[in-house]
Amino acid sequence: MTTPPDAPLRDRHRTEALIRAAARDVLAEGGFLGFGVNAVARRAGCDKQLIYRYFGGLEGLVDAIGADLATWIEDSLAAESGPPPTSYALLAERLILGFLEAFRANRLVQQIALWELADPSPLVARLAGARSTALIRWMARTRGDLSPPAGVDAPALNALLIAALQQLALSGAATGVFAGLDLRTEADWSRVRAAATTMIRGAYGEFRGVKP
Amino acid sequence: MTTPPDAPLRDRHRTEALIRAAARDVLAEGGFLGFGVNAVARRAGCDKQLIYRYFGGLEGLVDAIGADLATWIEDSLAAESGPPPTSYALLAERLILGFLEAFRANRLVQQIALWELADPSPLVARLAGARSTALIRWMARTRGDLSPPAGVDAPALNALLIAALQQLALSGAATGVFAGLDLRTEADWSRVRAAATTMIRGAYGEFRGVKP
DNA sequence: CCAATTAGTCACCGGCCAGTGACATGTCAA
DNA sequence: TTGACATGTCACTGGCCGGTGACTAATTGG
Repeated sequence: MTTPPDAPLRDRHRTEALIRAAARDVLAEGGFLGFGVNAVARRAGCDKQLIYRYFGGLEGLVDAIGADLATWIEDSLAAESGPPPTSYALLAERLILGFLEAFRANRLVQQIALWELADPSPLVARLAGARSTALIRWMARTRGDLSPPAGVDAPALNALLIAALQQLALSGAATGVFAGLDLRTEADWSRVRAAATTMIRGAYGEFRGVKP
Repeated sequence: MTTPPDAPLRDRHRTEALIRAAARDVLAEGGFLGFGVNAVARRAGCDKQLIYRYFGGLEGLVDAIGADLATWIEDSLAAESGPPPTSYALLAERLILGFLEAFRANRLVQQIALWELADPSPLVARLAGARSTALIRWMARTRGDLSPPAGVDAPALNALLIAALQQLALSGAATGVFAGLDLRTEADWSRVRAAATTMIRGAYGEFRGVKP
């Protein structure tokens, strides 16, 4: 035999890709706790020195994840189709429920959001920025020339709904429970979707003024 | 002089109280990252050995915080008064906006919620349980004999709103920004409150069915 | 064939952490 | 007074971390 099965690769491109993939996996599976040079190197099966040589340390590695993230999200959400919505309420409904599914399915993005909440350092701020812009670009792409009804604060309403679903997804992944809902069951997720739909239609279906 | 100003107390009750207060402060100010035996002992100005002797280590200390937390929240929210609400919509409005103010003002509870999200270990699960039951008890206390309109899933709607406000409070404290909202300004918080009010009235003001 | 460069590994440093055993000192009762 | 106990402090271990210098080994260009 000429090459033992676990011989070093001696291929910088492949090794860099291995390290990036390992970093993504460690972060997605173990969270930002437990994310570090040692853990990534162990996962990638190489020496941590390579992380310093090829990425300049944790900082560069995190930036590399951020760079990958944009394309990753684009690909993951590309297959969004169907008949174009005919009203702003339907558009918001599709976007917000689509966000829920995408966010629930992507453990890595969840961990980045969590990291951002728990440790708002400039390092993770850039990573979170990549996540944010990727999602915003995706939402903007599905938008036609529909505009929200006059008199309602659509950005605030949408932010509220996105915040709610993000929080529920994070709680569901962490403890499975939030305010009496059992987010380990798909039944309660259906209740969540129905409640979100109720609110979207209630807010955008017609004008509802708020009297102080 | 007979007693130097920083002499040891030799008073177990006071020392325990000092340690508990230090633990609360460290957790509230520094987050669960940086929370540990060494940090608490430094903050309390005593040796960490006392934490092991009096509380049995981090676990017992966390339990002590949880025990304090219930009474702390009860006191902090006791002064909730005003005319009794005349409809479920108004009741929900008061409870949910009251939750927002209470949660925004209490850094310790925020950090516990965050800890629960990022590190769902059995230890912090008990602490989070104390937080959860305290808040639920508070919400139940303000309730009269009002019941939600028929045909709406009030628990899901309320959970959605609480989740939204909790997420916004956490994001506001961490980065100050969420989905285009600048949560460092009270102006945008007013928009958030208005949006929540819009949704509450839209959902509870009259029946709105969700057609599949 | 040989030297320079590149890919990869190893051993080590200092720092912070949780946890523990031994010690000093104050208090109180017999 | 003296001995037992409670209070508090110190010094240490072992482990994991991020980070770095020195090393080996394969490839490549001349």
